[in-house]
Amino acid sequence: MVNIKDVAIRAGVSVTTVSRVLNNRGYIGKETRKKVEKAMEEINYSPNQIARALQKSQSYILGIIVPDSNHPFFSELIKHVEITANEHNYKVLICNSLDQLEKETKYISMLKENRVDGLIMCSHTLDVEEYKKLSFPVVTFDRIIANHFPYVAADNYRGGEIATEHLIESGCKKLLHISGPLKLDLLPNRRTDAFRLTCMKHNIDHEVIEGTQDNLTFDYFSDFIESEVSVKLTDFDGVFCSNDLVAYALYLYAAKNNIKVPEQLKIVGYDFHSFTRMLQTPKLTTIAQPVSRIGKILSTTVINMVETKELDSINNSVVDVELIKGETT
Amino acid sequence: MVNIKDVAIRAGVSVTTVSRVLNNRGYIGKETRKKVEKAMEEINYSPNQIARALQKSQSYILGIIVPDSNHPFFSELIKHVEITANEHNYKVLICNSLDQLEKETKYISMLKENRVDGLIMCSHTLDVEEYKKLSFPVVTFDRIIANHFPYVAADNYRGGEIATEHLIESGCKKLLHISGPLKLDLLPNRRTDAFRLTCMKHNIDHEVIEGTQDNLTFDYFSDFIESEVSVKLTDFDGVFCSNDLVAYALYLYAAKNNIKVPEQLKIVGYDFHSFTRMLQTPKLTTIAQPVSRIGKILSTTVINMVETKELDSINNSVVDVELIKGETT
DNA sequence: GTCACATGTGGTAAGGTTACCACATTATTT
DNA sequence: AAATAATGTGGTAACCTTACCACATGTGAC
Repeated sequence: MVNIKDVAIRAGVSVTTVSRVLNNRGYIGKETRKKVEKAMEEINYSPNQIARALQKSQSYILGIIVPDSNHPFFSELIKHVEITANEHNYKVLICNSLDQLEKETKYISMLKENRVDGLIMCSHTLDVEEYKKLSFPVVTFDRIIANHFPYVAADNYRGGEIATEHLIESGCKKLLHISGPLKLDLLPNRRTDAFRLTCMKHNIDHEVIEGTQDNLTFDYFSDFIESEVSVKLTDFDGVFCSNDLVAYALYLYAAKNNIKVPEQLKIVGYDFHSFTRMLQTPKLTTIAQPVSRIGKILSTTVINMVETKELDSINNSVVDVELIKGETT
Repeated sequence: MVNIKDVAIRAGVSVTTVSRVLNNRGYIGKETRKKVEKAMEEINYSPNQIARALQKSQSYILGIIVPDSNHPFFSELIKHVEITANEHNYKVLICNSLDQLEKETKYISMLKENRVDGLIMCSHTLDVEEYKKLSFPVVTFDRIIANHFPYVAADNYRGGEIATEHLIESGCKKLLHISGPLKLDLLPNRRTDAFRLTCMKHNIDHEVIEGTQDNLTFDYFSDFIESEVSVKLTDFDGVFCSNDLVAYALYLYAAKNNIKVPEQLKIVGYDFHSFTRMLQTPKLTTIAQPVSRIGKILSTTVINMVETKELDSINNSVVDVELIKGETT
């Protein structure tokens, strides 16, 4: 592979001069610049970013850890993170933690060894302490790790509130909420808080079933509905689901068992990701998280921290959610 | 950031010795090893892969360029590529070309500058010549670039054949095929070849509508059906679509316009990616491309080329497709 | 004519790691 | 006892780039 020295020799100048042409820094004679550019062209020179990264202690690489890059929400998030990063000349390394603590740990040390400039954390199995040692900025999605780790999230409380109020306004009397796992203190738990409080405020009977584990696949949710939810279902006339896949699985279960939606049972989902947007039967009533905005903000936040060299920041972002009225309420 | 020298000083040995411990190479005394490991632990040392990459001229990074990482097919492909790469200690940089030639070009030079070890090419707007200059192995999905660039593909001809035969066996007399763009010589065009030949073999009237541009979003396909396909639709009783999103859009159009599927119109899709697998109404009849196998093979093929230092290879892989009988035929 | 400053160019250390050679000590073979 | 091999450790160039200092020439001001 040709290097800057080869260019220098060919152009009859020093490596310093070539470097100056490359980086457009300092004074360069017009003729010299031309000679150098011609030489670069002729020998098909391509600057070595690895050497640059070593020299500058900056890789222009971001890591993103997600539970499952094929999940429609994360898939879309990743796309927008990547596009925004690319606009700022950053690259993105994707990591699938598959919700395994061990994998998450391994990925983090891999990213550390590769001296990524920053990390976007969307998988939350690890203990908080693990992040504190990191020497690069970390931005999380939907989780508060500590005061100085900024997070980006859609307004989870408001989402839960809107969803619950919508069910109540639609005439539901006994509400069920199928939540995500509540062990860790994740921001989506606010949806559950909002569900409880809103029900109490309106004096509505309610219950919460906790999703034991976030496997995040449709098949898993389908089984979950069958095994954990179905027995209780007859008691309720409205269900607020933690995500659209659960809502869809629930809808299908209802359809199969002759429970009429929305007449007998109203269903509200959460996410409105690409799967839900494409899905036409039924059009789910759901809470839209503006995933493209979230992705964009995740990228710009972490890049901003990289460029200002601030490891800490309290620049949290909470974006608005929106009720999408479909046919299931 | 601490480096190998700091470890050496702390452990009271030379950097060479530390390097030997790190890489488990050569002779090391038992006591020395312990001292070094203890020192590494104490100062929280993390080897700098950037320096290693520079030294060894190997980055252990693969690039993957796709049209749209949020498309359900590519999203799933990427996941499996990443998981397999990770098993072999490689990392994956994702690039969304958005089917823009300019972006594809820019990504390629970015990957070149970052000295990726190999490239998995799933976006095909560029001219063949562009790839030939690259100094790292390239593996493509669904495209023959040149003899020495290996490709991985599902058996497109067979897929087209199965789909068409299935429609004929189901009693269709006039068949339509909505293809992808046929300009470039891509392997999916074999589906169209198969469609034509199979129809001719069975003496079946048929027609092909070429998808002008691969925007790959559901909304685009929906509009496309409305504007390009709808007028002709009454002439046909069976449609073979180039992908499931088109098939789904077509199904919805038919449903909306009181064309009964499958009684009046039979529809076969292509891909059986995660969207289609989750979709329950309708269960599409489609051709399954084993995307997890494809992803795995893409990764292992390119990694194998990296490790054997062979830039050329004729190790093409064609994997079997399968008819998934749904409710649309 | 001298000084200050702008312009243009070059040499080299440093960034963190490993490959390679060199050397010292101990163990084994003949 | 001498020769050879195995074991253990250290010094340093190289990978490619940029930052930094040094130097040379030209220009305008006083």
